[in-house]
Amino acid sequence: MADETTTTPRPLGRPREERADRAILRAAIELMAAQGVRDLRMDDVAARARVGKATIYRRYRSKDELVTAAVSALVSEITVPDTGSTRADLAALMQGAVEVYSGSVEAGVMPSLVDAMNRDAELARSVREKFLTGRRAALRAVLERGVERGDLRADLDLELALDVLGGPLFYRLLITGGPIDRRLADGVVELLLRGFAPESRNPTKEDAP
Amino acid sequence: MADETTTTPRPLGRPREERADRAILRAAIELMAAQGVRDLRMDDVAARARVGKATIYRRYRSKDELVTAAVSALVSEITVPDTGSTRADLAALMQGAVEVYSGSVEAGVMPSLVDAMNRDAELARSVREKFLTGRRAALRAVLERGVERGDLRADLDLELALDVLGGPLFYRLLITGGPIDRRLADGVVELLLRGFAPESRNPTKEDAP
DNA sequence: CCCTTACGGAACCGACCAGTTCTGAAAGTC
DNA sequence: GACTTTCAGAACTGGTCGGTTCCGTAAGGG
Repeated sequence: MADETTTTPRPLGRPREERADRAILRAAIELMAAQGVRDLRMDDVAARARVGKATIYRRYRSKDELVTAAVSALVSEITVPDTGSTRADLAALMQGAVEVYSGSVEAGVMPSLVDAMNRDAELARSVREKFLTGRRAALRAVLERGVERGDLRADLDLELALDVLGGPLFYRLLITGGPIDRRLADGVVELLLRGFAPESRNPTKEDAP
Repeated sequence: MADETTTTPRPLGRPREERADRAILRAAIELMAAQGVRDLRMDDVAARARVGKATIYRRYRSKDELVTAAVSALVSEITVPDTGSTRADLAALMQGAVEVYSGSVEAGVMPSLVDAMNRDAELARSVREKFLTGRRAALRAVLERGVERGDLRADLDLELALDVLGGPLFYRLLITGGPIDRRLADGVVELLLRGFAPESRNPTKEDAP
């Protein structure tokens, strides 16, 4: 502990300005949201961050590396809600997602990210980790608790349930252009609760062969 | 009518080879599916179609025009099924969608199309028209018939229902990479039928405040 | 004060690619 | 056979952009 070189590998010369660190990432994200990942130009990032291009390349070896770093900087902490009501917990998570993807940054980046993910498996992994894993884990926890509580049927397809919750939102964001609002969030939750409700007492199997 | 120049504006010189027409569109689509819309190179299209670049530019003024034409050539006729069962009709349409988007061409093109749509409103309109409108209209018809039949509640949110049917498929295709198979199609249909079933007789409103 | 590294800015290079133009030949009409 | 338009192929042009390098300067440690 007396020797700080073990914790800090002894930087030499002028230290890097962390102001530049932040400005670069911020500029990259904003430009990505505005013009897409592919049309992101390093010259533009440098100009908007008020930074020389060399300053960027001292931190990131390539444009791809910058893009990955900028995406990774878009972390949002997600906690599992626990209101006692499965409906309220699901609604809270879904409304959080609606807020994120009706905002400008994530909504703007996502379409071009979809394309970029398709030819960069590493980026795809990273994006899924940053944007999906947290919320899906939280939703999964809430769903499992709902099953234990008897609000949901025990044999529900968890993956399907997660995709039904998230799918319509991304569908509207990426394809149809439909509204991403509370009505969507609440409607999907309501549908899921009804559709995956436990067998009441009357199976109503009049549709069988 | 005696003058055929009204119907045919009298072509002069060597007529265009329609073999080239087809080869160009086919090559463009295949390359778009393989490398994405943005990485489509005109030289590659010409090479694969065994055609000179001038032959392409004689037909399409720009790369964008070629892309739009190639996408438009991906038409698939969709008819409204009528088996007498709402479940079977929905399942038929969904399985059709699964077949299309688990195939290679449409699945390969879609991710880069999402990106391209985002900055070319005209292309977006065209893509929605070609890929979405038909199937959504068919689904809407089946859903409305289901309401009339009493299989679905009368006050269901049609747009939401359509997005719940289509959303999970595109979500898996574009984001999660999850399987696009019959299980998905059937699961979504089943969920929708249960979730939008008419109020039976016992509203079970124990969740109200 | 000297060393090293970082800074913003600008100039530069090299690759890539859409789009154009030129070839010599082919395929139609009159 | 004169004329026109097409063909496949190749060469060329011009703009864009990732990445590198060099500048004069600033900011830290010894």
